[in-house]
Amino acid sequence: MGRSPCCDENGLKKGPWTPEEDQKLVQYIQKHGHGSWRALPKLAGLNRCGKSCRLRWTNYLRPDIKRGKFSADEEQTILNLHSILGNKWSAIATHLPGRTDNEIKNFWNTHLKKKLIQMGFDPMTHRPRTDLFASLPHLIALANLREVMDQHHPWEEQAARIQEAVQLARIQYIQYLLQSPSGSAMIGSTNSNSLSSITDMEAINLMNSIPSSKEAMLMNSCHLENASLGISPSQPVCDQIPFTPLPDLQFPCNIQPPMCSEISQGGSGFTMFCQGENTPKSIPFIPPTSLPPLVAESSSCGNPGDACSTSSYGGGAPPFWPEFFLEDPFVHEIA
DNA sequence: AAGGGGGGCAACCGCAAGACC
DNA sequence: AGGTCTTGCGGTTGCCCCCCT
Repeated sequence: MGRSPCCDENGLKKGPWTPEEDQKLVQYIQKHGHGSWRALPKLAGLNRCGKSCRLRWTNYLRPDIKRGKFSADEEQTILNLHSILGNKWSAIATHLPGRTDNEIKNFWNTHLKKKLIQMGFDPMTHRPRTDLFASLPHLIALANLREVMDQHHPWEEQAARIQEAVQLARIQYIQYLLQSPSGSAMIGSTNSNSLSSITDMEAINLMNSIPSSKEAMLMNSCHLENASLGISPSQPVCDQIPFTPLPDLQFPCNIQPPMCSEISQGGSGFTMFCQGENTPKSIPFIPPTSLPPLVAESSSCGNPGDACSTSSYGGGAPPFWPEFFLEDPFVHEIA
């Protein structure tokens, strides 16, 4: 396959297009069609390379281009398609009439990607970020290490902050267990050879165990000086922890494993977004009274690469387990 | 009011693959 | 069958505008 020499000719104009150039290009294409892009510039009287003309036409001058802000529907469509197709901008653009791949790519890079990251999602896998490196900023904010270093605070308060960080890591790990294909394979597995046999109900119990821990955490830590964390005193610290996913933005779950793929926490129970369903299922709160001992095969939970099988990307790093996390009794239950 | 920095977007670059000769 | 041409695509760059200090 030979490569196009394209714009290596000297003397051809580059950079922003002038209105006169736009007019020439539009008039020529309206009259003759674009034909061969390589021949077009000369025929249209433009001192540009054909590639530049093609880009200008397809990304800006084409009459059917819809400009302006992306609607919520379009945003949701992009999210859904990106979770399936990855960075196949042209394929995504075919589902959004009037939008160009370039426009969608820019919108993704400048808005959606950041939005996902802020919400604790991996923009490549569309899954909650399970690696603690990715969550580190949150954890640091929670633990507020600067405050830990402050001798004015008693040891108990410092311990409470660390406990918050551990709690968040637990939540994210459980989300990972429930949402990743390897986790889903683990959950509900009836394979007697596998050490990792967490049933659906056990998983739900596990999730339901969090609020009580969270409440305990609230009792432990919410009396701390919220102001020092830069958090409004009217809202509990823990409620401002970015717990994902947020209910106001449904993330693509139709391509995820056939378990309940999205779980959000709210009120007295959990809301689950299941495959092929747009409406959430409410699961009543089950008191975490009889949580069975959980044993997870270490190798099976350390393969989050499988968690992004629907994407063309490699996926996140394996969960990182710091010492304080492993030493926690809760972790020993599942690890 | 002015300057610096960051964000957003248009355009470019280079690779890949199909079409054509 | 192999080389060249053309087009499409994704990643990157650079400019411009706006906001903050």
